[in-house]
Amino acid sequence: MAVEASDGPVTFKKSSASKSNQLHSEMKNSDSYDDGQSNRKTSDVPASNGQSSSSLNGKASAIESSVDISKESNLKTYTKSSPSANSKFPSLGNKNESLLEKKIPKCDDFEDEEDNTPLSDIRMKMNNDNDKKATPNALKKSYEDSDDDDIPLSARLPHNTNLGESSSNYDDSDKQETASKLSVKRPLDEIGSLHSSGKKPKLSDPGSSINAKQISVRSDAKVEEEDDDDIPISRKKNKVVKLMDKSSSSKKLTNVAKVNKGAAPSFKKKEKLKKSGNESEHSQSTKLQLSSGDGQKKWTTLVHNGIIFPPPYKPHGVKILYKGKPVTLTPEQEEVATLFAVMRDTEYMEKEIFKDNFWNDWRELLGENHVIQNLKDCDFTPIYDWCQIEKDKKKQMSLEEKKALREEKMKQEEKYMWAIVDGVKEKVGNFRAEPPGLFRGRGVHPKMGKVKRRIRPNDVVINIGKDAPIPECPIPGESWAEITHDDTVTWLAKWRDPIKPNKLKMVSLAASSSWKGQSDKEKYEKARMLKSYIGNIRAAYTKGFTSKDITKQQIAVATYFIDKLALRAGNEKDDEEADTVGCCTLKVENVTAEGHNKLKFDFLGKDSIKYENTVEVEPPVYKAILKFQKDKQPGDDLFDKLDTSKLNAHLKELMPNLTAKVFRTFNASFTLDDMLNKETKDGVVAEKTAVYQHANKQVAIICNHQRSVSKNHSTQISKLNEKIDELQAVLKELKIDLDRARKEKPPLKRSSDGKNKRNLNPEAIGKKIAQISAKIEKMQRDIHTKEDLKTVALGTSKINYLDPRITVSWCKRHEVPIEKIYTKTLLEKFAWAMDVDPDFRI
DNA sequence: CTGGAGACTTGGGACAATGCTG
DNA sequence: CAGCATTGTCCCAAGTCTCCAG
Repeated sequence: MAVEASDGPVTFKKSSASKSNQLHSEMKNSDSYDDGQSNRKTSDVPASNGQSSSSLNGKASAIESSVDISKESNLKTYTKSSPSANSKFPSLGNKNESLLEKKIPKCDDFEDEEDNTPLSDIRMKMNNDNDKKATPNALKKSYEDSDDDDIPLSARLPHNTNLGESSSNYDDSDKQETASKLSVKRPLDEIGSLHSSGKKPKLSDPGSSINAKQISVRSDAKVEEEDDDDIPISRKKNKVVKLMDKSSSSKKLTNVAKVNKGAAPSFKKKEKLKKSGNESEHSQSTKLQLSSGDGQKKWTTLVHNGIIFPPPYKPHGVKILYKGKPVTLTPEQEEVATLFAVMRDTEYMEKEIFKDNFWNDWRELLGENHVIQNLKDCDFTPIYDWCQIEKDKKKQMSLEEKKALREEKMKQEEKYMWAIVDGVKEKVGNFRAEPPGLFRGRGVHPKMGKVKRRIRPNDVVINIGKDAPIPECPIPGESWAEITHDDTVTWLAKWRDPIKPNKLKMVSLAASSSWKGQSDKEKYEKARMLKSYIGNIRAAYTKGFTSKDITKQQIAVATYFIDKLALRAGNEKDDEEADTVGCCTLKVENVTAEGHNKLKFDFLGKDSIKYENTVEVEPPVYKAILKFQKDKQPGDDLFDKLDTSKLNAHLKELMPNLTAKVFRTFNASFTLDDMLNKETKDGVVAEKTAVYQHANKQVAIICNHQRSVSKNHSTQISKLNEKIDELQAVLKELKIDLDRARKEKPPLKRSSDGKNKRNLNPEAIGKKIAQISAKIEKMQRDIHTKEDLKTVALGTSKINYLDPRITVSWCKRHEVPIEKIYTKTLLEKFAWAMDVDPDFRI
């Protein structure tokens, strides 16, 4: 059911020459684009993090105020920052700067442009399962540059899955209606409070008496030297808050948090700040720098406690049977046997490679002359049963016991959970060494079943500040492999993966940390930047489709696929891994020409997830593919002149720092932004979140984020259906009662049990009917979405691809509490995005 | 220019916590 | 208020991309 390709996706109106300037202004426009809403800005939207602008004192406040100053004087900040912006990244620095100017011209801008946009270009082509509702009126293109350029092609070309899409035309009407709404304050505020109060309890960190000292020293220094310029604000903010927590001001902070939670009095202040200063977001993104550039210093002081190891193996003494006879094993042998035993009812047991690999490794442990000579004659049932019993025991434990156990664990781990980076306490991501296990690769993995041996301190390299105390090795008598003080990297510890010795496992900070937040933000800024380059990029590759130079031609087609289908780059892989492909590694047989310019893609991508999609492509692309396939055998590379480094090198010529993966981010975030703005209607929160979910789903489909259907999916569906039937019967009866009640007759006896019902008045019955109808409707919706989403995983895109600022600003505009969209951890992860301006657009 | 090492992001599924309902 | 479904987190595998030596 491939959909016809949106006609000439690449109709470029603008000469590609004048490029970047233009692009910039376009981008600016897009920022403020939200017609007629500018006044909104003045009114509301607190600086989100209840933290940032609230009570301040002491040193912390000094830092904070420097932040605020930059907020207030946008212009100053901008001029200051743009020249200093990383030269590799020319436009990012000032991208937002003209917010003030921009506002005005923009309307005309796009009105002009819309005229010369061919409708055919605008048309969004996705056939839709069920919601064709999008209103196709005002065929107005809402984006600054009316060329289709900004529409990710993938948005126009759906997968041929049953999950269609909606909306036909670019339609401004939604925007207008949204414009009338004022943004919400409450939810954001809650976040703020959530944060400040959330972190507080943990501060009593044990393992850092030294640390405390360092922190305060550091914070003093900060106040004086910190020149705002080399530290992203997002990060600074964190600092402020956290430092405050530590200091005496923490009490005050908590109070504020509390207040915030209630009504929202603390807003007053923020609003004022906003008014005079305006858009903290902008000053913030002005600061953006590419700190990820390597070889660069990432920290000055780094303190942490290393990592924790799983407890040593406790032998259980249960014997396996070999040819029916019990065999005694050494603890080491038994441990591995147990790892195998517990896999009994997984599908791995049917895989020969798995068993072979396991046997090879286990046999080595058993030794040449062991009684056990093959796996076939081994019966692991006794161990399996023993494990089941242990599991049950655990389950049976009382609540208190479980709690005690958990607390015990917490106590042991607490000190590993935190690191102090440049005086700021940050959560550590994975501070636990991976326990031994059997390697479970995905897909057909040549190494599945191999024994992943235990990691010991001796495998682990610790990276830590020069002046920081070296973490004590948690296993007595052993020691770390090495201590380094490398301030150009962000990992705290690393070791070699025993399964793939040339792969490293690294311990770094959690997703909520400022390091991660910072690079996350950079990632999205890059995607935004692509928005203004995409027109030229598309023009360039369209030209390349017919290039005589075969390498150039392949680059063009590959880029087209990456843009249009959001394919991954596709690095080379060796034979020791599952056989999967990405764009550059597509094999001849992965793409089939089906006539009428339709190409069928069928391959295993990352994690051996199947990608199946049939799309209509540009005729020259179709021809090119036929040409690339000519004289090749299945198994040969489709793009034989290409690899990811060549591709990325080429992309970098088109836009600074552009790489293949940016297209996925761009596609995803753009689609979200676009759909949210087109489809959000007035209504209750649940309806709006459904719109969000729908957009989220489209993105997941574009990115091919799948999940396996839960095993009881069908049971659950039929259960719901049953319930609906029941309710419908009740409804029917109620309607009869209503009729009778109106005629002042008593209700009939209840059909189910024949008992009398209460004699209710018509209003009451009417109310009941409404209630039940609503319930039925809800259940029907539930069934629908469940069915709809049974194979689609929404989480991945939410976590990795959707610019949280789009989400947050949408929530603000539509009074949707952010908690409806983000879980607690995601709120933490996206803390850097919470004070975005409600007008933010990608 | 190439291949491998290293650093960091993205991915699905297992499992634990939480929520809901009879 | 137990028992189960749902949701949220953790785990660790599998990608991308950069850098550097030869």
